[in-house]
Amino acid sequence: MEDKDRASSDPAGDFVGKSSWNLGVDDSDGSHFFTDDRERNMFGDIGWNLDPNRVDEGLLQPVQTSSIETAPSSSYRSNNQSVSSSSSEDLPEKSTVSDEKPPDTLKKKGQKRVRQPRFAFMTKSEVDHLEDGYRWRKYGQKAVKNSPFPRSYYRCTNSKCTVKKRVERSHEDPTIVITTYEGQHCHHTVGFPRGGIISHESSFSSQFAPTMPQFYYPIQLPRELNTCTTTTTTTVSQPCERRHDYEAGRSSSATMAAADASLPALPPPPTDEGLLGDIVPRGMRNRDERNI
DNA sequence: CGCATTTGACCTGCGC
DNA sequence: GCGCAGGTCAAATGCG
Repeated sequence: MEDKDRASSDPAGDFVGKSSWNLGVDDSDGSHFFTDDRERNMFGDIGWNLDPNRVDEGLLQPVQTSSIETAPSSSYRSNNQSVSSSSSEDLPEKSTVSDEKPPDTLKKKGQKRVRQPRFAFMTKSEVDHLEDGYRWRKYGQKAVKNSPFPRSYYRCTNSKCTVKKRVERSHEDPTIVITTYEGQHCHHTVGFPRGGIISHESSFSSQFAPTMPQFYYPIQLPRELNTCTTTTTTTVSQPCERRHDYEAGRSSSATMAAADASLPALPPPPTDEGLLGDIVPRGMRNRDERNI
């Protein structure tokens, strides 16, 4: 649809293989990358706590926007991972048949579909569906042009929650999973039957951000990196939800760690920091923690 | 039995 | 207007 990816060029592909890291936004839907503080603050507005300083340090690196503005579909660009999002509030709505549909999906015929902000994450994982603290129901799968890997569509199982996510693999690096979230959760994460509960109201997780089980970020940012395996990453493992796909998700953590076997073992995260501690670098959390 | 997944069909938007 | 591709629906199926 709208994002048709405008692209036909599979965003996943563009995501990987570029020369710089980024915290990007899927411009294909009318959004953009974070190129200045204002834009970075957008993440803060939705619960992310991205400190520009940290960006400068290389944790997250903005992408040059010039090409993005003209190449929407390639807005997903980064070598290994990127956090991208798109705000596409002005996009059309689809016609609908059900009044229970979320506002961003289908509406009455003739009405335009309004797209919600989208945020994409690149993760290195062998499983497509990564555990993120929420429960998802798969509602579709589609083959994507220019990619041998299908794209899966998930919806939050919470009936009142309109959040959706797309999961696809990068065709350039099959080990990379691109997860695109659309919308904001109107509830907190579900508990993890096998390992605790993620429900605290940190700004990170309570607003939109998934708790991103396997989100990994570069500690050092070699600009020339073209593959994930050369990147220093922090892998995060966490308990899974109850279904088999989550089981797979759990195993992927180990896989991911294995992929980075050359890296020094990471110390176990402090238990009192919960999942957030696993996922968000301290530098990124600080501001948020202070504000809590 | 309830819930999640699969999968083909359908709908919509966009480019030509 | 037509075709293509992405996105969604919904019936069928599977699993715990």
